[in-house]
Amino acid sequence: MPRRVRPSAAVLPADGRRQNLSLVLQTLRRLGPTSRAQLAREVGVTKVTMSDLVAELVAEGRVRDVGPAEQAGPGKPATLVDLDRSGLLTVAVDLSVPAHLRAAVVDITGEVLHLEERAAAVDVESGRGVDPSVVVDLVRSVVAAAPHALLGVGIGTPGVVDREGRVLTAPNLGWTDVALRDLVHDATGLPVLVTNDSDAATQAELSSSPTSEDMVLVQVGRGVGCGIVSGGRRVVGAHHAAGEIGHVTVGTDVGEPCSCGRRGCLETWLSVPRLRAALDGDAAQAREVVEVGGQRLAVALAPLVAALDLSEVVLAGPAELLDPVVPVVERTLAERLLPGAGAPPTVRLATSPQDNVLRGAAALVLWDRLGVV
Amino acid sequence: MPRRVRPSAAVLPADGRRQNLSLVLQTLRRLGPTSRAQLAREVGVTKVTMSDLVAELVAEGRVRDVGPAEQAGPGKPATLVDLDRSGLLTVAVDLSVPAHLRAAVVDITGEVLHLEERAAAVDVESGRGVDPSVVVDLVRSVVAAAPHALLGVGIGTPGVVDREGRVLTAPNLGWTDVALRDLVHDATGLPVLVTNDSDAATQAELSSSPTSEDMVLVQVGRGVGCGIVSGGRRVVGAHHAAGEIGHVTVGTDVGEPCSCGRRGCLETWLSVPRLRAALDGDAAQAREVVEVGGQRLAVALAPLVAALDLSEVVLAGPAELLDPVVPVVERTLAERLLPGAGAPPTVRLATSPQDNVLRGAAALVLWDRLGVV
DNA sequence: ATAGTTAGTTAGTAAAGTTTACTAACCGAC
DNA sequence: GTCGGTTAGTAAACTTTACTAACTAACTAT
Repeated sequence: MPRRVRPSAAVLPADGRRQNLSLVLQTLRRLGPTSRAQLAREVGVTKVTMSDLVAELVAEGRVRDVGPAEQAGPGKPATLVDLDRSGLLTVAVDLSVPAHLRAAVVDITGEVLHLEERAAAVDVESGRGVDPSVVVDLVRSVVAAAPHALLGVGIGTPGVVDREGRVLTAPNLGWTDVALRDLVHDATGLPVLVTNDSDAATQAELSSSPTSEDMVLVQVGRGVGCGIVSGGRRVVGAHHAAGEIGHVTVGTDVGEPCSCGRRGCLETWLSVPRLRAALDGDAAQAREVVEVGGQRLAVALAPLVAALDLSEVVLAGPAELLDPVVPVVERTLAERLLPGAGAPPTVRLATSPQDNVLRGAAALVLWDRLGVV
Repeated sequence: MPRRVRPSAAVLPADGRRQNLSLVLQTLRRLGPTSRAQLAREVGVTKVTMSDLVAELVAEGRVRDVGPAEQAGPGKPATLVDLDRSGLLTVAVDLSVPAHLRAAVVDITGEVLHLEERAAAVDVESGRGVDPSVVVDLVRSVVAAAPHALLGVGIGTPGVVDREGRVLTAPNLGWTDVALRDLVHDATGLPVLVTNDSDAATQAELSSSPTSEDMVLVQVGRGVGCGIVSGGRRVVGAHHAAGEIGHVTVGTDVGEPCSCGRRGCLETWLSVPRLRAALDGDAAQAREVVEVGGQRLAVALAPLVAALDLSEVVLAGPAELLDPVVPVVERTLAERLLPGAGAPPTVRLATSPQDNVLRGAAALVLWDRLGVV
């Protein structure tokens, strides 16, 4: 089953070693404190090699001995090793809400150790966007507050981000072509990874429930975006613009006009402002808005779910607004998909929308630097 | 950028070696006859290592010395090596049309060396499907005709195929839960790979134009199926049922009844029988059918193209029928997608629908056995 | 002729993992 | 209490893989 098309680089023994070290960290993350012998069985190397790998990770301060296990059977009791949280810190940044730019020190379990916030505003009349130096200052301040050495900085930002960490367009921040990665790297000296905020949220969901190898996470806010995981990998797309479904026309009737100048875009059917306004009105009208919004979302998702054979649809956003949407999406999807082809997808809310962009940004750094998910 | 979620196996030095051998074969396929020194530069290993890798491939009969190059500069003239076509033969099988079950010996360039065909029929009344032994006999006959040892057998079949090469459901063949891989393996002793025929066609397209790293190939026949390539990888889906878009409801109006019992499925708007029937009628009606079919296809594809940020949409099937559909799909997609987000996808016919299932099935074997695309 | 350049081989080394054989530490049964 | 069986972890020797260094071969340009 083809995994790669473009010829890639040769695999040297040292590359294999790095991969195996990553595998140990991943396995520890999955199992918690574990003995060397158990790790060897899980990863598929001999006990000897595992002792060597663990020794290297201990020397790097990424893993530490946590003492003997209370043995439960015959044989010598194991001495457990575990991830050394203090050696695996990252700084994560969430720029998705300009009025609440946030940055935090996050450990490998996703726990937020230190959080700071800055307010910024986009002046629509003058066309002046958020000053990137506000972000740089915020990051610098949080980096200074970290109790130990950092692995790197992960940033989730609205807009389209290219491979070099430049934010090409981010209307919410008033940014065009901002070389965010280089700016933050120059200020901190740390490795920096910049991603779209929906993608970061998707990564967070993926990290917290790694069984979802084929899913779509729909982020509902002022607009609608999504992140897709297929075969356990985040989809990035030909122009790094995957997930931009807010302005796809939905339905074969004529819809309401959209800010983009066309009609019937997904965002005109479903968005947080629209849901919130409806809930302030009378109950019947609110139900109608939820019904129509959920239906249209499902109409857009159905071809995606069928074509990619997705098993899960996850909605992320304000839980109190999206909760009633879930059953509508579930029902409409079932109506529009062939019952035979695979199980129908489960539809649910994101496990913890709290800080999901922050946690996803941190997870990306862990992946990039350690191969850990 | 996450590439894997599930912990996978450790990478032993021998695994790296295998990968590097594959890389040599891929590079030779890309460049044609090449010197060891040049290969070393392309792959990224030293000349010494490359000489060793090539020697191993020569010993296996996969690569051969083709003599000195006519030198074009200073220095010792190179001795070129190339793929040994006679050592890289596969048997490919196309079961997509029961009346023309086909199998062929295919070399690494995709050239068909020996082709055989059998007719089979599905008796709808009695419910009896195609006897699998017809397929087994066909394969056995073609295997016997191969001039050299074979790498394996690749089979493209309609229906949903699981990881173990069982055809779970294939209405066209009247099959339910046929262990095709094991049947053919037991008859030939060769490694056997079974895939959905749309996926095989997609693989063929991918092999012949490997620049398409993010595309969808829509196969239009009696029904509609598709194969998706995202980030250079074929999408398989949670239940190995990716690409089954024929019975997705398209549009928010009510459509015509479908054989599946519901209304408005994509297949009711677009299919070869429908196009063919329309072309036999008067011109205005034919235009209408092409227009509506293309529009509905684009309506279904738009969310897919936006969400995955696809750069290419490829239509496969009878060229004379699909040619007029291309501009309709292109126009409708452009209308339904935000102009800003990435370039609009190009829409085109498959490069060579001729034998594309056969060539794709062969490519799958090459990939599986050699890591060559 | 001679210097420079490129292809390919031989010899020896470093890294990564394996097998084999060991010690340490525990359980359970007689 | 001691012996057999079992599991954890380590030590030493060996295999595989790819590397560097140094060479020969064969050609071009001056």
